[in-house]
This record gives sequence, structure tokens and C-alpha cells, in this order.
Amino acid sequence: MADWNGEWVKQIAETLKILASEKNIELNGAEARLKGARPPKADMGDIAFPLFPFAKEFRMAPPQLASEVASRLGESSHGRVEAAGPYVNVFLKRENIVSETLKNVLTSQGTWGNNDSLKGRKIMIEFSSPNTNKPLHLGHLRNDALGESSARILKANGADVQKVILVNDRGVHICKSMLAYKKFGQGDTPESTGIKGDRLVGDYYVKFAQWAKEDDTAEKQAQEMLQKWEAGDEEVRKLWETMNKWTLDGIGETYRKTNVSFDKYYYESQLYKLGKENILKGLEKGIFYKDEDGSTRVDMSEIGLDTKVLLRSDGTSVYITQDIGTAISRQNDWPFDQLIYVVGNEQDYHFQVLFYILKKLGYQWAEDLYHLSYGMVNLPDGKMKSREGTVVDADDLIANLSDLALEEIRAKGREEEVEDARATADAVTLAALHYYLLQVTPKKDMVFNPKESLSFNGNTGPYLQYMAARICSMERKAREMGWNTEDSQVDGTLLTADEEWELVGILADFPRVVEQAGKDHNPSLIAAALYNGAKVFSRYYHDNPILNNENTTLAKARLQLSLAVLEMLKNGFDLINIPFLAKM
RNA sequence: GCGCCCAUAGCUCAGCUGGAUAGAGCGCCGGACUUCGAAUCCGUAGGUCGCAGGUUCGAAUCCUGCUGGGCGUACCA
Repeated sequence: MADWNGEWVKQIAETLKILASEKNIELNGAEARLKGARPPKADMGDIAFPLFPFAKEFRMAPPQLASEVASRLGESSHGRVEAAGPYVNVFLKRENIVSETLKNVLTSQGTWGNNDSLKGRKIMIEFSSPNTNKPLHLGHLRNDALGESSARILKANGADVQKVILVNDRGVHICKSMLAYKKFGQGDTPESTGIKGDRLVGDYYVKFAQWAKEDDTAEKQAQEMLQKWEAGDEEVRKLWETMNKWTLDGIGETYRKTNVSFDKYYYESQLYKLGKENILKGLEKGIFYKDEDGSTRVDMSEIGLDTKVLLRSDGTSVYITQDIGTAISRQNDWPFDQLIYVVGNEQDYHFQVLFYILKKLGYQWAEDLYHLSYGMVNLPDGKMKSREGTVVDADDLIANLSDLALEEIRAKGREEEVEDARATADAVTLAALHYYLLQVTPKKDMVFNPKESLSFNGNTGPYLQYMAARICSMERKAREMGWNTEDSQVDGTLLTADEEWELVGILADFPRVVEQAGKDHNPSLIAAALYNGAKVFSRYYHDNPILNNENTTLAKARLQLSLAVLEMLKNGFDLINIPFLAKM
């Protein structure tokens, strides 16, 4: 209950100062040294202040000092204080805080947790970055989950957020699928074959690899095609456009299915030239230099790095070239206060270089670029490898999960009740998937076990959905009984039991969790808070009758507490992209 | 070689930025549905927080050095 921390810091500091002056001791910075923590057990109080740091100057043992402070502070209208060994523990006045918190939550209209810590900030966030030669895989799903969730969290903190995507639609890898299609495609289309466009194109990318094993001119032919593409060859361009559209339509369907969207699309094919121009400008100004081998390079020795090629000796652009163009173009389109790149940690070095180059080019906003670096998704026996066919396809994974969820719904006999069983199964799937991907701290690698990982029981997304659905179920029942479920006035004296107090504490803390998640770009904090809330609630309603209570006044108060928990869950679900279900 | 990151229960992960006895889920074993939805709840077992030093009243958390793993260090993207 950090909310009430400050007040007690002041009071305790004041007491310490008085004590110090009585003993002719000089005491400074008491406030800063008083750091409230949560006691290990609820019955020990709500905030604990360790007094070790003061023991030396007071020449008192910490427990002695604690009891001295506690006896002087005594009781006030906000709560009371007790010494517990070397700690001063604060017991807050529950009933006031309960009714105040519940009122705030119940009148928040689906926004509990939102705050204005980032109000006025314009934040652009790039994520997903698909290639147009193959479908999305599990790695993209983590990226998308992180990007979409971070964007929603930033918005909840009051920021003006623009979600953008960079489509890697240019390069030799694109030409490889095109070439294979030209050779083996026989005019197939997504329509004629019934195969999703991105899958179809991806299949030809695989075919190219097979073909290249037998024909060693294949790679060369792909290079030639790229040159034709760069020269604007009509036939190549036309095929390129057609196949890109297939892929993007297919990938777009996956985005729709996973509730991921973008405000603006950027295409590498349209931006690499702008990057090139800027590098040439930098070369003129002497920021970059031409190496003996003819390539254009940047010297990064002043930040302890080597040199990096920016343009090949034949003048063509490399990967980083378009990122330079993209960043500039974005600042022009929508002058941001911050630009976040959601990209895997294998590119940490790349972004260090990119940010350095933009700084050297004199763009002040280069200071506002941030790489949200995340770890890889590995399989139990190691990395996903496309060569070995161990890449987990996003669509396949989602389809399999949905089938499992559907089976589950049928097994529980809930098919009639939920009306559209497949839609419900899809929603459960997204909950399982997104929760699984977001519960891990972004920077850490994670392991995905296809057989065991995505369970619907325990610490999972569906568990959260289930708790919300159970509360909805109570709400429906209450309405049937003619109760007013809109009331936000709660008699706090009815809800002061430890479990209730704990729930109120979780609710009261949620805005701070959202704020922290925004600051740290870490959705896992939200996931953890929601799980904690759901778990505590679930024990609470298991042990305590809520509606089935002879005391109607108490029943109504408990229902209000439940509805407040529902408020937090609903808004939290939205922040980590988990669908809310009134029934499941 | 050099640089960055990681290491917590059998497995997958938390640990609120230094505080009291390190927590969940899965799995194992054992309980709870004539009662608000059992996708639930309760209990048992499971730890030298990779190793060794250091800072501190106090370290999983901070500093140093090791060990093990990942990634990067391309005129690939």
C-alpha cells in the first residue's frame, strides 16, 4: 500500500527528529532513509519501516529505537503503529481506505489502472517487422504481443501512441520466393489453391532452397533478379507486387486473429533510398569516410566500436541504410518524443550503431530512440531453425490451440451455454498465448514446449478469464434478483477481513503497476498483478459466501468488491491483449 | 579474441530495484463438487538463489573474478 507511504514517512521522520534533538544528536536525511516495505505477513501490518539505518547515530539497538518511535506515535485517524523487533509497522485504518478505493474503482468506467504519468508524450512504437517471403512464426508472436501490449500500456499512462510496422519487402530473400514461383508456380494463386497467401509464398521460399541444392546457378539467378528489381524491370516488379500482396494479406489475417493492429505501415522498399541520400550527405560532411576498398563506412572508435559498412563498394545499400531512412521519415511524419523499436536482442549491436549514426548526422531526436530488446523463444532442444523445419508457424499454433480449447468446452458441456463455441475457443486461445508470452520479463530468453507449455490450467490466461467469467456469473445472478449492481457507495466496515483487505490493496496498487509497466516497457508486471488478484480473489470467494449470504447487506458489499476486481481484470486484460469473456 | 545478455525447486517462470522464514504454476503424492461455474480450491514433498571473494547492520538483488550457456562482432537481413 505504497499510496499511504509518504504520510507515514513524514510522521516517523518527525518523531525521529524530535528524539534526536532531545539527545543532542544531529540527524539529517531521515525521510530519504525511511523506506517502507511490505511486511512478510498481513497480520504484521501494512507498511514496515526498518530502523537499522538509524541505530548507529542514536547509539541504540534497532528494536529499542523502534519501540521508542512506536510508543511516541501511537494512534491517529489514519491508522496506528506497532514496533516489531527492529521494524516500525503501520496498520492502516481499513474501513476508510476500503470504501474510498472501491468507490474509485467502481466509478472508473473500465479504466482502473490508467493514469497520466505520460500525459502529453508522443510515443511511436515499431513492432512485428515481417518479411514478405514467409508467414509469421512464434518469434513474431512474442514480438507482436510485446509491441501491442506496450502500446496499450503507454496509452493507459496517458501517452499519445502511434503503432507502426516496418515491412521488409525488399532484398534477395524476396527474390528467392519469386524466382521459385516463376519456375514451379504454374500460375497458382491463393484463390486457386485455397492456401493462405503468406503460406503459399513461404512454400516457394522453401522450394527455392531445395532447388538451390541441385542447381548452383540458383543463387546467382536470385541476385540477377534483385538487380532487375532495383532497375525497375516491369515484369519483376509486377510479380513482386502480386506476391507481396499475397503475403501481406495473409499476415494481415493473422494480425486480425490476434487483435494486433498498426496505425501506419512503412515499407523498406520505399525508404532505402532516403537512407542512402543521408549517408551520402554525411560522407560529404566528413562524418563518414570512403574506405580503400571503396565502401562507405562509419568509424565508431569513440564509442569503443569498430567500423561499419554503410554502403557497399558498388554503392548499393545494406540493411542499416533503410533503418536510417525510416527513422528520419518517421520523425518528419509524426514528430515523436520517443521512438521505441521492439526488436530481438540479437540486434542489440545493430541499434547501438543505428542510434550512433543518427546522432552523428546531427539529429537531436536520436537521443529519443529506444530499443526494446527482448529474448528469443527457444524450443526444449534449442533454437528454432527453419533449415531443420522446427520453426513453429503462428497460424498452425493458433489453430491447434483453438481445437484443444474447443474440445475442452465440449468436455465441460459448456457448448450450449457459450453460444458460439468456436469463437469462445479462439478467445481462450489468445488468452493462453498472450499470457504465456507476456508473463516472462521481455529481456529474457524463454522456452516454449509445444506439448506442455500452453496449458489452460494454473497460472495461465484462461485462468484469468475464468475468474472474470465467474464474477460475471454472479453479477447476472444479482441482477436477476433485482439488485442494483451499479452502486459505488460501499460500507467499508463490512469488508475489513484480511482477505478483503488484501484484495483492496491489490486494487489500490494497480495504477502504480500500470505506471511501472509503462516506464519499464514491461507487460509482465501487469500479467503478474492480474494473476495475483485473480488468485487471491479465487480463494476468497471459495471460502466466503458472496451472494449466498443470509446477511443481504454483507452480500451486496462483497458483490461490490467482486465487481471491483472484475473492473481491474477487464482493463488489465485489455493491456495484455487477452479477450474478456462473460461466459466460457 | 573482444563486446553485450542470461544463470533461482525436477520443468516453466516470479521476486516490488538492499530488508523479517526466497514465492507461484506444472509435474508427484493426498484431500474438497446435493451449496454463488471443479478451466477451481486446500494440503505434503521439493532450494547452498551457478561458484568464490567483496561492500553493508542486512545481498537472490550492488561490485570483482571465475564457470557454464545464448547472442553479436559480414560489402546477410
